Amino acid sequence: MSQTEPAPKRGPGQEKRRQELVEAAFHQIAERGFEGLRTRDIAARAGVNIATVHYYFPTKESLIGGVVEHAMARFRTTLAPQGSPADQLRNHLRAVRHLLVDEPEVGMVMGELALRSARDETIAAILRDGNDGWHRAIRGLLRHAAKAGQLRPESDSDEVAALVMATLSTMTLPTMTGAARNEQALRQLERWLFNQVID
Amino acid sequence: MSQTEPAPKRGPGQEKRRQELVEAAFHQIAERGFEGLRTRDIAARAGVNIATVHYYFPTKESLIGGVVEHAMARFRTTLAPQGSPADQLRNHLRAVRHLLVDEPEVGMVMGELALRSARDETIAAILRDGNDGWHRAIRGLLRHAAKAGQLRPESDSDEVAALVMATLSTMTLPTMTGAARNEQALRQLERWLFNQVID
Amino acid sequence: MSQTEPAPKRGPGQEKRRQELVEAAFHQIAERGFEGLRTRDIAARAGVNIATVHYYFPTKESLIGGVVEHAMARFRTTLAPQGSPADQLRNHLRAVRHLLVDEPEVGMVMGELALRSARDETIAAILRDGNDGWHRAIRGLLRHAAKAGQLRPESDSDEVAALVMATLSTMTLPTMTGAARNEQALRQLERWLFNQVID
Amino acid sequence: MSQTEPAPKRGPGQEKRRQELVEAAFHQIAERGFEGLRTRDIAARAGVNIATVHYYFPTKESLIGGVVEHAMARFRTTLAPQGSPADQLRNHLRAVRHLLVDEPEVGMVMGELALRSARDETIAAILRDGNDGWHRAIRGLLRHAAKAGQLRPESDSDEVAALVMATLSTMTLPTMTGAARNEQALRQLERWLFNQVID
DNA sequence: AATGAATGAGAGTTCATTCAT
DNA sequence: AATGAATGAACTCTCATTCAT
Repeated sequence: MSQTEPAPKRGPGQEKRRQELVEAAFHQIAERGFEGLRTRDIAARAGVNIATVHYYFPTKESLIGGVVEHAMARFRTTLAPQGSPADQLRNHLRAVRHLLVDEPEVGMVMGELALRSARDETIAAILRDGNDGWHRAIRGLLRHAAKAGQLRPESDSDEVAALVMATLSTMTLPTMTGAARNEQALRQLERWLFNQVID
Repeated sequence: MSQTEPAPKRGPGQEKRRQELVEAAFHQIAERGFEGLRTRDIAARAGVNIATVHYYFPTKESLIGGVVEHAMARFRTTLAPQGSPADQLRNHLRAVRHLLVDEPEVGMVMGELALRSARDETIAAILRDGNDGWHRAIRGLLRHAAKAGQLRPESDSDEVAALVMATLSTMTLPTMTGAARNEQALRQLERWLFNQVID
Repeated sequence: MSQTEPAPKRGPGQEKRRQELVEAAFHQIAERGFEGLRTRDIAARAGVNIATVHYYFPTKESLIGGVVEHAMARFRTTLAPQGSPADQLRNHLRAVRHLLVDEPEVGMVMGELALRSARDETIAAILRDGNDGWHRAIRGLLRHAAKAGQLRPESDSDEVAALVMATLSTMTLPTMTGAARNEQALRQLERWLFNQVID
Repeated sequence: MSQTEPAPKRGPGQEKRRQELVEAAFHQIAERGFEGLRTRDIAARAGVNIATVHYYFPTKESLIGGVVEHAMARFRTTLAPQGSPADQLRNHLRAVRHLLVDEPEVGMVMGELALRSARDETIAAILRDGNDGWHRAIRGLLRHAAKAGQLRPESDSDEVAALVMATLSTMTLPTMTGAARNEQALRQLERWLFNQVID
């Protein structure tokens, strides 16, 4: 993810400046929502003139596209293929919780994207893809773990995976049910999943 | 300008017109989000002039306040004090699911409010209150049901209540994990809650 | 044209303000051309806020549409149905010359419109209509005058009418051939037409 | 960056590239008018970077200056000193018509320049010079032709020349009176000039 | 000789809000 | 109680121009 290979060099300009702008937009969305997203603020945050924003991204919408990719990428880091299936699942839950605690902005932005996807088919398609992949991954882990005797086998893995996703997703909106309660929900989920508290 | 009827309750204006405006705003938020909320559209939807909106609500923000109340009220209908504690809980889950299926706008608006609460302490306070009450209600039902032998007693009712809230909350954002998967999550939640003893 | 009948009240606002804006735009076009036409300048000239311009005309283009109508209307005044055909023709030439001398802005704007019509089919259609009507009118006068023995009969009235239009049109662009020479051209045209100098 | 050839004439840059840019600008003006003239489009049309345009022409205005020269030069080709005065005149009319039919862009640009000259004294001076020379040339031909008995002698050659210029000028704006009618006007002009004795 | 990156100034348009009626 | 007219401020986006390389 951060090697020495030359940047893809898509569009005009250097990839570095592009990335700075995407991150500036990302943070603005986290702080003010799409509702309060202003190109001038993004430019100011990135320390460039507003015209520079349009030099790299012809429209505000195309910049938002960059933010979507960025947010999805942050999330993908939470699924690491190390250890037994049950460990992978445990680690995934932990990784998501840590991600959302360490970088609450990721959660805010994901929430904004989820809301916006109802009006923006481009975002909707990307989220659908991401969620489908996520669901497959969790379900796969559940099945393997059950087969290996690490989990109770009677679970319908499709539905259990859905519940896992639901619980984790709620964490992205800290104020949805209250930040503290999100932790409790996750703990109870783990208890039911593994019949013990993790961490 | 020259009527003889006594003015209605709250300040100027009739309650009916106020309610119409709140509902128009409510639907606009559901359709376009706060991002796309325009007083002109609200006025048009309510069939009045823009200035009329400001006659009843001095600012856009105050109108949003009315929408918050409206949305919360829609939600409170899902907790009915009939039947045994376990039945009440079951009915609550069902009622929330039906509400969100019948009136998806309630879910959309709740999602928008949850997101906005991160930047708006007024909304945050209202949501906190609502969620605290909701949590107490569910926890109370869980405890009573456990005491009455209708549920497994070993559960930490605080955390189970949190998981119930998390699962239901996710349903408000259909595209968060996918509409179909929300149903599955709820089914799995019910299975773990009501059906079997774990371990 | 300026009676006491109520204004047509098309679109928002009163016709008076609309007309003021059209005239402000008209003068700006005459002075700076379409090249230098700025909504802010139009607003300033009309003594209103720039948002007021958009209150009456949703887009700059729609305001330009109003200017086209206005300019065409100014021109139509030069054809008056009084006197013999030859007199009408003579008067028409005189009226056009006077109009372009008294209000050189009409000429400038017509020139701008002619140029713009190459890229704007809406304007092109209006100019085509106007020119067709103009041609028919002049040709009719020529024919009637010839029939009444007031003009040499051998002329191809279609082509003579075209030459009359060409000569008058050039006058709208004072700098096309030079203002003074436009007067000379018109005098020569009259000489050939009527075999004598008019005025 | 490291060539050994001596730098070409005018200041920096080669004349060839300058000419390419002028022609690109010329065509852009013909297609979009001054209203739609963008340095970026000129650069793209010439296949160079925007900054290169400014390397050869410090400002947009200076590039326009080049276009004026170019357009005038195209026009001067229509006066050829071959044949009798009457033939030269006939040929001139024909040449102008052919030029405007074959390269309608010349007409469009001349129209744009004529309009712009009202606001740009530099252009105005150049057009005045050109028109004065044109007028002298035509008047000279008329006088010589009359003296040689090839044309009716009684004409005021100043005014006839002005009418010739007016008629030809109108042809540059095809939509001024309608392309077809421009041809008719020219035909009638020729008829009056060459064919018959009036009175 | 030529360019990619960057920008200041300004373009048309939008919007919540005000006010006289 | 309700509105048409009007506006200040701010929005996204554009453009001629500059400059280091």
